[in-house]
Amino acid sequence: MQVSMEPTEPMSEPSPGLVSAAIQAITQHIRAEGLAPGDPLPSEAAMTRQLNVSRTVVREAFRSLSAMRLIDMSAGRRATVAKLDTGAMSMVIEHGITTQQISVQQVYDVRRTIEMRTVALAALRRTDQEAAAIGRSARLMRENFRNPEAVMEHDIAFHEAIAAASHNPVFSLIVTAFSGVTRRTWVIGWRTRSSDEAQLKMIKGHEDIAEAILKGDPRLAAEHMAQHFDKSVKALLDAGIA
Amino acid sequence: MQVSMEPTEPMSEPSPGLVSAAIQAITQHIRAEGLAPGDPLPSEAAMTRQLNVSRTVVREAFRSLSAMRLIDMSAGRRATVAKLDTGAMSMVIEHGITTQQISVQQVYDVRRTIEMRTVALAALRRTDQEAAAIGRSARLMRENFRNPEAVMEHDIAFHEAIAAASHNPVFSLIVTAFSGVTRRTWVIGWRTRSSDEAQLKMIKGHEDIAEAILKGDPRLAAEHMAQHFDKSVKALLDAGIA
DNA sequence: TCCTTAGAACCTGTATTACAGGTTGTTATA
DNA sequence: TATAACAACCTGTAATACAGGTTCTAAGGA
Repeated sequence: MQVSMEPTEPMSEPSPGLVSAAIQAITQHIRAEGLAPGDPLPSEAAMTRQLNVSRTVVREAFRSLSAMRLIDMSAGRRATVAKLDTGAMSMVIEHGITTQQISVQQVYDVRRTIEMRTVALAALRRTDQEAAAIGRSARLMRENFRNPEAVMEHDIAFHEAIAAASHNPVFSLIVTAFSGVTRRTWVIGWRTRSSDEAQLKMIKGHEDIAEAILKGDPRLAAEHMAQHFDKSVKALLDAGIA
Repeated sequence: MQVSMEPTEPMSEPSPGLVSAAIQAITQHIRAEGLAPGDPLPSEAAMTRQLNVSRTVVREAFRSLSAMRLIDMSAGRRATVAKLDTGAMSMVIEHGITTQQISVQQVYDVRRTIEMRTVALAALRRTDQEAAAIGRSARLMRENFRNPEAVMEHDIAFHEAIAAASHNPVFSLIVTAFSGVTRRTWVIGWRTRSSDEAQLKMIKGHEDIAEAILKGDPRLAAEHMAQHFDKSVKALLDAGIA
């Protein structure tokens, strides 16, 4: 099957390597066929024949796309086009953090920038259901106030819910991608708020945001969000996080 | 070598599949060893022994990380930890666009939000060298004014240079990730500016931004950037881009 | 002694074969 | 007609083989 030592396609070696070429062929197929999430892709065997490479190469290509969550794979079934997912972005951000190419503070600056916008959009566009979900997360933060782990998860859900209410999936994608970083640093900020009073004040900040969204006041919502982030960054800096 | 049908590690099968486990083991290794960009990773053979799986599995794991640009691979050499790269993010965004899960307009809204910040930061933090690079891109747009392709590339370089001058690599990462989308839609916006006058006006907008950055005026810079995006979005809408 | 060079050792890239197990559609039987 | 068994196809993982690139070392020559 690997007779051809002469390139059957003399043009356009896209990047060194058959696997890269296969990845490109697959994404190209999705584009050309106009596939939507859930639609099935060709089988590995079919791709093997079409590209005239070994199954190994095709598998590594499929697996790579699966790792980026561009496609879904499962045993016995064809691979399918995946719904938008934050998996790859999260990994890139985490990689940047763990290799110290980006700092936590830089992430918070980006979050502040983006979430000042998502909160304003949410105030303008949120459905009643979305406003309720945002309020519920804030309420659950207060109710679980003695359980930091729970507060954190509701905090993260709060911000993701706001991003969802912005009705722009790109914002959701980015905000959700940062959640992993938040999980690793959140506790630090919580601990610097040593008194019950300081911690409840932080929760109150979330309730203010939720209320502004409910009222549909984008300017007020953005203001509260900005204050929230300023305090969070200050807490991280106080704890010595660069 | 594959004797174990009983799980040697009874706990924490992270997700169904040996490959996912291998990916996690590699990223875990990077974290645990505190590896920096350029540092070498274990060879495939070493990983094969350590995880007690076949080389196939290890290879697919390495390849997946390579596809996300978290590691660099090349024949004969060990894989190394990669510098922060926009590859994976670009692919996610492009996937969202081609499968119509996100719209071009939504991307522009995100870009506007982010770049109003990067331009303000650039005005505050830019080095003289960075200010010069930004100005140069604007100038090259005007000089190549009859060659749309060239204008586009300098336009993209302009925005990436501003992001770089913000001195926050996360902003750079995101802005650069959007460049692919820009390349696919830029011409549409250019065409709606049918007259020379309208096209030169758009270039003038870039020069205004560059000047504000040079002067170190973040408010003015952000204002010009906002106007630029408002006009660009209007141009896309006039052309019927949802 | 120092530089050059040939080669060994190790590494990745790709192909091939094999088999286990999941999924799906079809057919035969109750 | 409904159900159950089966065949065909698919992916998951393993093992092996070989080609070609990289690196280090040691032998040989200046």
